[in-house]
Amino acid sequence: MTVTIYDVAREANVSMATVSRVVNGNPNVKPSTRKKVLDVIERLEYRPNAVARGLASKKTTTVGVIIPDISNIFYAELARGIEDIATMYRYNIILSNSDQREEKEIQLLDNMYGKQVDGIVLMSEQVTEELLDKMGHSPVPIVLAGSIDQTQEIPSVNIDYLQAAYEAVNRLIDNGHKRIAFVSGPFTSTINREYKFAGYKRALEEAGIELDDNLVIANEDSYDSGIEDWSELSKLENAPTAFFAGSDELAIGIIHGAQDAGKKVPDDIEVISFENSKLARMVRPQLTSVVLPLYDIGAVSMRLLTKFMNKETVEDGIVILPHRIEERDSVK
Amino acid sequence: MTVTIYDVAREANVSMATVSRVVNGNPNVKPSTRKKVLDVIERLEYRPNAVARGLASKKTTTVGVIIPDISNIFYAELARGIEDIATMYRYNIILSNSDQREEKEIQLLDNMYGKQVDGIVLMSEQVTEELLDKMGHSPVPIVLAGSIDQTQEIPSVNIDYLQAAYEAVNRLIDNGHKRIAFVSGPFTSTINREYKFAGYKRALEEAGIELDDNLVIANEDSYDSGIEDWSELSKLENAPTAFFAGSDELAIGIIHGAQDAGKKVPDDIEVISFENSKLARMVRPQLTSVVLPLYDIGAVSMRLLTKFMNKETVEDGIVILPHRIEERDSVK
DNA sequence: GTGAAAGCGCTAACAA
DNA sequence: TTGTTAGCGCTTTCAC
Repeated sequence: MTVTIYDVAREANVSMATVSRVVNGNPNVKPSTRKKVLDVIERLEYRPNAVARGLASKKTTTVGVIIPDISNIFYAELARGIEDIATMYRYNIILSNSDQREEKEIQLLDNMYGKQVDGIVLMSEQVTEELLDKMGHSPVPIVLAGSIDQTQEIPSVNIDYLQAAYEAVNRLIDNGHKRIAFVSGPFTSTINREYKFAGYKRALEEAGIELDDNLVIANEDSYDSGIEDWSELSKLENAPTAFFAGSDELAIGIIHGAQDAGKKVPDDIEVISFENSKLARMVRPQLTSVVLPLYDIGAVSMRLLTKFMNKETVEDGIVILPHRIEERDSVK
Repeated sequence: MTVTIYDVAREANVSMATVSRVVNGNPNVKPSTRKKVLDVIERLEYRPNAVARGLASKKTTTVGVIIPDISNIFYAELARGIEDIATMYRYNIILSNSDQREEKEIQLLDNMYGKQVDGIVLMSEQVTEELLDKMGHSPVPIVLAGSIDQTQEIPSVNIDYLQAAYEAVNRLIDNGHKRIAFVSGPFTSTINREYKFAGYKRALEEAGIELDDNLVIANEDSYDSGIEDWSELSKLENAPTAFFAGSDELAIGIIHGAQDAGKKVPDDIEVISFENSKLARMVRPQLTSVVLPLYDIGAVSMRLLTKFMNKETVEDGIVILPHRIEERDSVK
């Protein structure tokens, strides 16, 4: 039924080894026999069996990608960066959703080890002890994309979230605000809790503004949550005049909440976001936002992984990409 | 180094065959030996090699997913549905982006055949002759998700786009509009050209409204395009008073274009969308929209594929899911 | 209920 | 430059 390397060898009057050589581009083949083999391959429509190849060579040219949720625009963008570079280096991607559950992450790692992937790109908002341990025993290289392992044991690609948050909040402080809220996604996320929040605190501290716990809300990371958070915050006796939002959805929720209550942005309140997805331009006013280069983070992660898979020596496995603030209209 | 089935067999004093049986849940194993084997498996941390298994059994428990662009929220939602059901049936997904290029789609099909996937879910806005031909010669079952093959040769999962468009436009006609624009994504997409447009035409025709070519624009499917399209349409001497948008981004672009020009929605113009992504609630006014159940389309596609992979007999390979219109505030 | 043995389709020494 | 020959780790008859 299916044509194998053996069929090609027979038809071309050469050995399997020779066919294997031409298929794999090995230069040690006389041009005339190469041509002969190539002709037979075309005639028979021979297509190498990657599974057999994987078993024999112990390399599958596929990498595993563990992602919290591919339907989340944030992660989808990361995934695209990963896939593009994977394709460039001739790898396929096995993609699985973890829903951010440690148990699922670990099970997926095992599953991927079983599938003999050559490497893994993992995204997780919370790299737990147990997950770290599992990764430490991985038979293949792993790179974290847009995810923080505070022990720095696992290679990773990120931006300097703390510094970026610091700059964002300063942008607000520079406009004279004293009552600045931090509306964040859940603090179970290491990045939210240990970096963005820390940047927020540092900025306030340096400006001599006392931290007010009432002004920080770490709820869900969603549009609805942004609306709720605004509602809650606006009821404060000493309500905030500026908002540092942890994501675009949160920022838009805040803006719509405020607008629905008759407030003007940025005249009455100012909002700075942290993400800069395509959503940032799809609101009025458009969002001033920290640019999180998700595609690049994904792409660089995959590139880094190819180096590890090639056993190249990597100078620094912890890479920090540059960030910047895109000025639009939600901040004066 | 790695522990194989042979190691387990030796340690447990049984044959490879027996280990294989317990690993695969074959009932023909005495409970006591099953336990003995299971213990050794645990002690040695044995993990079956899926590649070897695939070679021997000719089944890889992985399915290929060919998608135009995973970073597109539309397709990401579809992909999530696919992946969830795949996981439920113990399949892994190999995900590749085609960027909607026929050449890439065909190359990806070949690549996936080579990887010995057990089945394929394909998404494509335009199922060409050549692609159809390639799929016709597929060694494994293929299902189209949210994609139309007009020859109906390939199983597929969709909604009744024509009817849905028809209903959407009637929603506008019922409000008294005579000048109704159709702002669409590219007409290279079969669904846009042959179904949504046809539904639009039918509704107008039945209402005795003459089709005005100036009122249909099939540009890019993006927010910016929506803004541009509004701008162009609003300059007409006899400008439209209502808009049927092919997607949420387009609808939001139209609304923002109009609002930036001082128009009120839905007082001055009304807009109905076709998608109902999470974006639909993230504008003011929120979008009235045809509900395109993307997640379900993905899920049902994968479920259908599992049936084919199991060689179950399927009554009807062309499945049409129900749709409805979600009423919100962009239409009175 | 269990084992022996023959592949699955290919790569990679090693020889020639 | 080319061929021979072991495997890679597992499933699957077929016997017993």
